[in-house]
Amino acid sequence: MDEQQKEIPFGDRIIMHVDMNAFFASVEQQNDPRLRGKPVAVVGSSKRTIVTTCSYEARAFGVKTGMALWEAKSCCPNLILVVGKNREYTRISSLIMKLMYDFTPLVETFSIDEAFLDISGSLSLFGTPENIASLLKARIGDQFGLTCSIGIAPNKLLAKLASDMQKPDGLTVIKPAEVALTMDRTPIRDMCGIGKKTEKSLTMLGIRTCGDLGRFPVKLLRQKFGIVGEALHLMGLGVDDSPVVPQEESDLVKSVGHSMTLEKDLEKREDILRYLLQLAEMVGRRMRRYGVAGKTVCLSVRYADFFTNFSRQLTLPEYTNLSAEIYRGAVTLLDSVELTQPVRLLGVKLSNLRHQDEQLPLFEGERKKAHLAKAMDEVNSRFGEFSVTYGTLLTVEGKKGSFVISPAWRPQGIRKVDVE
DNA sequence: TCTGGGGTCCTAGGACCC
DNA sequence: TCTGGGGTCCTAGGACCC
Repeated sequence: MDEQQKEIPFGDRIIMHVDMNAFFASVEQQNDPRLRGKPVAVVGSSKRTIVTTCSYEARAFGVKTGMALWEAKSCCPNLILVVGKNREYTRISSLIMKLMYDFTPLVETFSIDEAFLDISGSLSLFGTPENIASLLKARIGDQFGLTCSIGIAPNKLLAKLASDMQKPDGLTVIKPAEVALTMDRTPIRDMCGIGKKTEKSLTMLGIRTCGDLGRFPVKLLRQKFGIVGEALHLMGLGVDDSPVVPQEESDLVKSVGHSMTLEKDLEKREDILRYLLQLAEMVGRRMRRYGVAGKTVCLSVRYADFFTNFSRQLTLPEYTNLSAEIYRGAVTLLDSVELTQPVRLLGVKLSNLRHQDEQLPLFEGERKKAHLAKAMDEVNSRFGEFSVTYGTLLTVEGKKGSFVISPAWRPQGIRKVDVE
């Protein structure tokens, strides 16, 4: 009897969710022993940045992700601010993901610090799910000095819920027989996919726990939320059939974009154009690195009042990944609106993507442009961001890692770099 | 002294085609 | 006389995630 229970503690599927604890801040503490045991917040480099991640020591003071710096400082005057090192986090992240492949080929990267593993087929090699979790935790701890929280459940939805239940360094298992009780005890907001707004709407229907949600008539949910109502019903029941999709099988990325909150709110068209050019260049470079081209350019704007956001999009006649064409699209969109306030944030995005044709463009002019872009990309990837770029972007104002560009904008537009 | 940046998915209306 | 219906593409906005 005991043996049988051990062998089949779950149904067909056993899914694990791994969530690195305070990932960025923990990496910083690991790399710099002086930060260990101290309240640390990882932040961006610009003046108007926010807390990206903070250490558990900082959380004890009430510091939270998303807080403005002044707010975080007022919670915790001794808070140590560290400017995030994205490359380092990406490097560690991919090494950790690599460890996971030792236990199953079915690893889905959910974000830089989270992954789902389908370990249904791994038990004969490694024993119980709990055993796999312990092994993985031990390896991550030994090799990187980092902790994670792990959830194990019959599906992704519940595995994610479970990993959230004990932090840091937790291990939580939800077996099929425990699902109903867990749903009754779980507030709807804890479920991945139910945010602030949905919580409010559901609360007005008298729904507070996932259990309530599961018992609520689907028909009414469907009336109020459409297709989402269907999904909500299943969430309430703890049902989720979605598979763990490994990287190799995942779809082509759907959009590539960059946005930036400006150091100062801008009003002048020429100032705004300077940033648009830079954003377009950043988007174009990544597109070319991915080997994709896109057709729809989207410009987003946030006004100084912070609450007014809008976007305009434009579908081009041809696919492109050239910065100059992305820029041109963004300028067209900018000129199609009348700005009524100073601008706080600008964003440029390219969507409607497809793999780039390997074949070189047909016309001589197009070929030259493609060659130029490629040469610039090569230099940039060898010597770092913006070593070579369009004329107007050349001057970077001191600060390392900041994207502030020179006020020396030449309205003539894009001056090409001489690569010959 | 105010509140980042990278994405995904869904909706709803309009244009246009058959 | 008073007007179908399905499909696709496009645009703008919103909810949600880390």
